[in-house]
Amino acid sequence: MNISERKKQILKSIVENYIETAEPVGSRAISEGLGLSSATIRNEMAEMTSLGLLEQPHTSAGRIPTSLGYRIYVNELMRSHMLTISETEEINKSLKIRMEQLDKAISDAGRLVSELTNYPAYALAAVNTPVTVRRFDFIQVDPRTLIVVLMLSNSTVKNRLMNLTRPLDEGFLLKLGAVFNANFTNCPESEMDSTLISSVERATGDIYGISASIASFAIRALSETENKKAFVAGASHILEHPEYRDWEKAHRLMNYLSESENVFRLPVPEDNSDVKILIGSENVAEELKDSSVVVAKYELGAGVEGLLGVVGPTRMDYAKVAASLSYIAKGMKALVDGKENHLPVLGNEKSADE
Amino acid sequence: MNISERKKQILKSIVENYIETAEPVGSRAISEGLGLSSATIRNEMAEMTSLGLLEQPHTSAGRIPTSLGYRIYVNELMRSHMLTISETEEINKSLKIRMEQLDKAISDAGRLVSELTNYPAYALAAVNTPVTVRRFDFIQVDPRTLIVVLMLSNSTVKNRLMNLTRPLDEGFLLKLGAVFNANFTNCPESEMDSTLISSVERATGDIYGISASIASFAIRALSETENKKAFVAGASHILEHPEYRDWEKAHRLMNYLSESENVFRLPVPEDNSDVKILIGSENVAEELKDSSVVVAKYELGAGVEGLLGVVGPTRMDYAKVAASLSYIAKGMKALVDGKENHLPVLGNEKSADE
DNA sequence: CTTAGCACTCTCGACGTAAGAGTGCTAGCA
DNA sequence: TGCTAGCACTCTTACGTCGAGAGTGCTAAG
Repeated sequence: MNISERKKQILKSIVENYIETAEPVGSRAISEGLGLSSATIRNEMAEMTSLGLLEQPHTSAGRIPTSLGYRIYVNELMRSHMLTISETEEINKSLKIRMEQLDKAISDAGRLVSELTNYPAYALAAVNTPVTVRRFDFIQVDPRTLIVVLMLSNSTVKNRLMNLTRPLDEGFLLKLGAVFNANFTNCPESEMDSTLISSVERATGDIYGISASIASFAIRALSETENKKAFVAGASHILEHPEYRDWEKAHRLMNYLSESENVFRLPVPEDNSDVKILIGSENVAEELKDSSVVVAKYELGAGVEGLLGVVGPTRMDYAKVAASLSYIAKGMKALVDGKENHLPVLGNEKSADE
Repeated sequence: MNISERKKQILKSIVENYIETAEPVGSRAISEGLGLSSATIRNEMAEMTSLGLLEQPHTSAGRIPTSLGYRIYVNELMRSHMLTISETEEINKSLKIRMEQLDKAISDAGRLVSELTNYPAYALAAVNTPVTVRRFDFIQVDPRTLIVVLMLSNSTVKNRLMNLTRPLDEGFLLKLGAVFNANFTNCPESEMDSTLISSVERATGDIYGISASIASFAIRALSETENKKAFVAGASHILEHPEYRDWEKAHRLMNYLSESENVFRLPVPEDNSDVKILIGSENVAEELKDSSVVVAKYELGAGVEGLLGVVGPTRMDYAKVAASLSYIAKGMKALVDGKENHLPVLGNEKSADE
């Protein structure tokens, strides 16, 4: 979109004023800041309205940005936000999560984002390489109790306690280990079918009826690991924003976010970009047409990558939200690399301002 | 509270009518149902208002029950609700959860309750016996990688992958196992202090610097297991109820529920009772003074017990909510006992009606 | 003790009005 | 030609009035 520099400055003032006050902004409100008379600004506003960058709730109200208006602001005018020292300190402190429990780490990251931005946040993780069992181990606790330990190809370990109906013979345990390690390791979930299982059952001469349980445990462990996980935090924050004071709007959005299938369908940043921003009508889901989504990608090594996002009104503090998300997403990566004391510091590298 | 049988019937009609319509109920509305003229009912209503069982939003409106009015309804008048066949089937189906992951089972139960009742639900679990490590095992994956497997006294198993800076000597692993099993088993978290750890470090002659990691892993595993867990599901349901159409009320309650410390402080049923109901002002927390809480206790064996509760407006369908909670709480117990096809069927055992 | 009747009170929605905000347009000025 | 002061116009919002409707409390009669 090619518009004059002056129009851009006016648009910028309108967007920032509107983000702050949540009220349609009139020509007078920004005339001083720009050193132009309100009449001049009115003329420009009228043109921008017909260009589709601004709209009026009604004839005698000020202007508010359209999705397109926000889009231009985000692409060309937004000055990248600088997190305060105390904010980065808070993030750094919170990020020192115990990473053993992947789920918890991810949901905590979501919570952190939500608290920081005061918008509902979501976090999701997916494993993008097929996972296999790398190794089976069996620990005999007592004659009728067995612990099955699986080491998976992504370096996670799963275990399960199993009870037997009759005392276990030691030789059987060795055979069980040999057969499972020979047949099931490096075998993706999809190939673990019933014929494989029954052939293993024969090979071990299983009189305890336990091979099938072990196999199904392995299958479940793999599918659990490969399954996507979604967490939503701070959904109630949307009630703080005037655009959701209407309970039906709030309810619709909260309902949408409480279904994890919907969360999985939220947008994904392009590979080359840091943060993706979808504004209002740019969203495909009907329920999000008057909300915006800001999302960042993070990696956790071991083939795990995921998204960290924020949902809020189109009148969102995009600069701050994008900065926070980007910082936290990078921080998660750094955490895994063990450099938790060297978190990146976001600067003005993306400034489009003078 | 000693009031005439007729007053009770009137109170019952008022409560049930109000639960259904959410509008103050006038004398005319219930006169036919009881075979009394509206004037008579008005007289009774006036007395019950001065007794504190009813109140009027304003002079010319109908009556609504006070907390005390609901209390009498719940204690003496409520007819225990019969779940429909399809409801019990839905519950039974949903309850066949994979119980391996305690957390998931509990949060799923909360979700189920919320879906069934259309109120926000919470689920929490606590281990009420001290947990210890019953057994340490070490699996060597490769010279520099080790899996530590802990079997805890409550029959859960925890594991952790550890990387070493130098290749592992086999004899060391055996010694490690011997020392840990001798010193740390049956030892509650509180006694695993630094002096014990350093004495173990000496005993193993640990040149890998790994004893401390194992010990701290064990400590964390115990504290994680003993820690209470809280889940809240379906918080957005409150927006469906007219008493929370005011966004500030809704926000206050949702905020309250999003803090897990608050959830832990919610009421606990007495030992002899099935379900505990706290109505409006009976709640201690300021944020719940105009809401009600219904809570049931469940047990999961292995010393795990927890609460399953519902939060909603005082105008709540107590009968149905109590029935659902009680059914599900019993169902969870039955599940663990392996009787998943013999879930209890709730009847009218608590009817106080004719 | 119950109930029909009635006057009274209070809420709620409709309506009209005035104030205020912001616009678009016109005309004058650099 | 571009900027701006001024003004008439439009639309929202708040406010007050008014009448309808709902429900009550009281009284008096059965």
